[in-house]
Amino acid sequence: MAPLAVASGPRVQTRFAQCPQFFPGGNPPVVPSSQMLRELCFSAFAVLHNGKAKAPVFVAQRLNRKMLLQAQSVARADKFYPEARLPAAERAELDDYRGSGYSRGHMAPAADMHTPEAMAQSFSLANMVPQDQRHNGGAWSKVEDDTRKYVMRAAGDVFVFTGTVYDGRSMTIGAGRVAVPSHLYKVVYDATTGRAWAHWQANSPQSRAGPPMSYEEFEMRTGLGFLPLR
DNA sequence: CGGCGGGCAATG
DNA sequence: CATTGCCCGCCG
Repeated sequence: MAPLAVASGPRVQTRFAQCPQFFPGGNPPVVPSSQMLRELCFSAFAVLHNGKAKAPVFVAQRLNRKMLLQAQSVARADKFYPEARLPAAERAELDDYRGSGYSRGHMAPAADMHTPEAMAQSFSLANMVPQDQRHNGGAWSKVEDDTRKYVMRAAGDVFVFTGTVYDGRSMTIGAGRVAVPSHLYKVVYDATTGRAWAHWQANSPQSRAGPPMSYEEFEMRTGLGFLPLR
């Protein structure tokens, strides 16, 4: 079943004044309001972080063919680290994931990173969620790969938003109680053609690759406004 | 089948 | 702490 819709209720306009380049037209999204939201800019992506979940709400990227060609020569870093810019009470620690049975799942994938600095930063736990291991290496990996393949054939910039959905059962891992999302999504927006779609998968070993949903349906389900109204 | 991309854990 | 080897799923 579809998670609880959160399209109604108070909203907040995000800013991302230090890294507008990750958003279409330089305009970051309107999101459902929440406690402990913090904006983090990295060299190749931006994170809206939820300090209660200790995980991202979404991670935004701007990609193109040139960047992904460059990324092919950047070695995977594999050095996970807690995000020091976040207050200790709001951030995940390595020990929260260790032995949890869940993998540290990238939102902005390591394989997208086009510089060594971006690669290293992608291993911040601010870019991670507790993810089912089979989902991460299976159906979700295919979503990431399909998105890279699309970008490689696109004429120009493609904006990608990857994030979390919680169904209210509030599963957590570790002493820090890092929230386990029930679903993950990835919105893809081709700024050249104006087309947009969304992948939507349960964070579970049974997830299988399927056709993406329309961006309109994604907005209705989540209340997240990533794209300019059309 | 090998290679790649998503990870993990044991070893010094 | 870094290095190394390993597992899994998917694709060509």
